[in-house]
Amino acid sequence: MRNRTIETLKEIGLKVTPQRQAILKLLDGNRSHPSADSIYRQLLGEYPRISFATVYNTLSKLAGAGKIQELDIDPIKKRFDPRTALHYHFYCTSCGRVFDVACETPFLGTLDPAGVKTIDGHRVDAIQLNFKGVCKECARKQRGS
Amino acid sequence: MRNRTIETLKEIGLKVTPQRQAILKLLDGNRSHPSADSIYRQLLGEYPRISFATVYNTLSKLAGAGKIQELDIDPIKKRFDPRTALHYHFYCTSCGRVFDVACETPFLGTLDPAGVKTIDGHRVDAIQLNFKGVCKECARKQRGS
DNA sequence: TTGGATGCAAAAGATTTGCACTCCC
DNA sequence: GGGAGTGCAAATCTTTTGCATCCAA
Repeated sequence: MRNRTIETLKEIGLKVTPQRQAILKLLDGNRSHPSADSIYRQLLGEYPRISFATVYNTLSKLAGAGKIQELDIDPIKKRFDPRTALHYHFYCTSCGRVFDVACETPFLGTLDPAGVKTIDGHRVDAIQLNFKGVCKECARKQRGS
Repeated sequence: MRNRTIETLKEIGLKVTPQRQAILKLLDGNRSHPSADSIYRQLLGEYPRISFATVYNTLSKLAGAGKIQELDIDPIKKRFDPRTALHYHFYCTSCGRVFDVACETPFLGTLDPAGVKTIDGHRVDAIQLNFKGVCKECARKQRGS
């Protein structure tokens, strides 16, 4: 495998363009759970003419193909996660950051997306377990102030 | 207790207005997980001059006081749920409806918001377990077409 | 009386769409 | 060459805000 981004795009039948490669490269290993806007702004440095539409369109297709995950956790915008393996998220209502939640946490063991096919007769395609609260850094700052 | 809506408003220190009572009355026992817009439109019949701002403001205060739950499950808008007891949700990506998920489902037993205080050192205020997919009715329609 | 609540309208954000031009296959 | 992809701008949709007026306490 020469270039993973090219492989990924070809796998899901998308044309390989510099913009799409840049989006995938930016997402690869990215643990910040960026929004489309944040991805767009980060790419502006390298691609001053890239458009919002391209970013949205690409993210949407990647998510549709299961190559990235679209998170419903931030109440004001979609967040994206390149990590597709089993894990969950914590959203800080103070700073807006999204953190991965360690899967070793006891009660998560019994919850496996791969094992749930239907629930109450409805076909399940995705499961999201979201925790919301105040992250430790924000909590420390608030105590200090 | 004469009127539950009045009690609820007084409990959280809000003035009792006809609009707020109407919002609470509409939510009481409502299992449709309505959006703010849908609540607003339903109230227009009874209160032709009610404003969006009033609906949003009231929903936000009720959610902040823990009297209703704000759901992050519909990717395009917030949904509200008057049911605050332990339960989870299924979102149909085809019709957009949100269904309650029966708590008896095996793997949910070990997951109790009341029992989780922190995770990875972050303070947890709320937990949402969301299932996404295609509901049985939409699945039937799609098979038939 | 008076501070909170309401209605209205405009603003702010996030996301989508239409379309002409571009360039990957 | 043809059709998918891109950039741009406008449109759409949801949510928030400012402010004058109103009304519950």
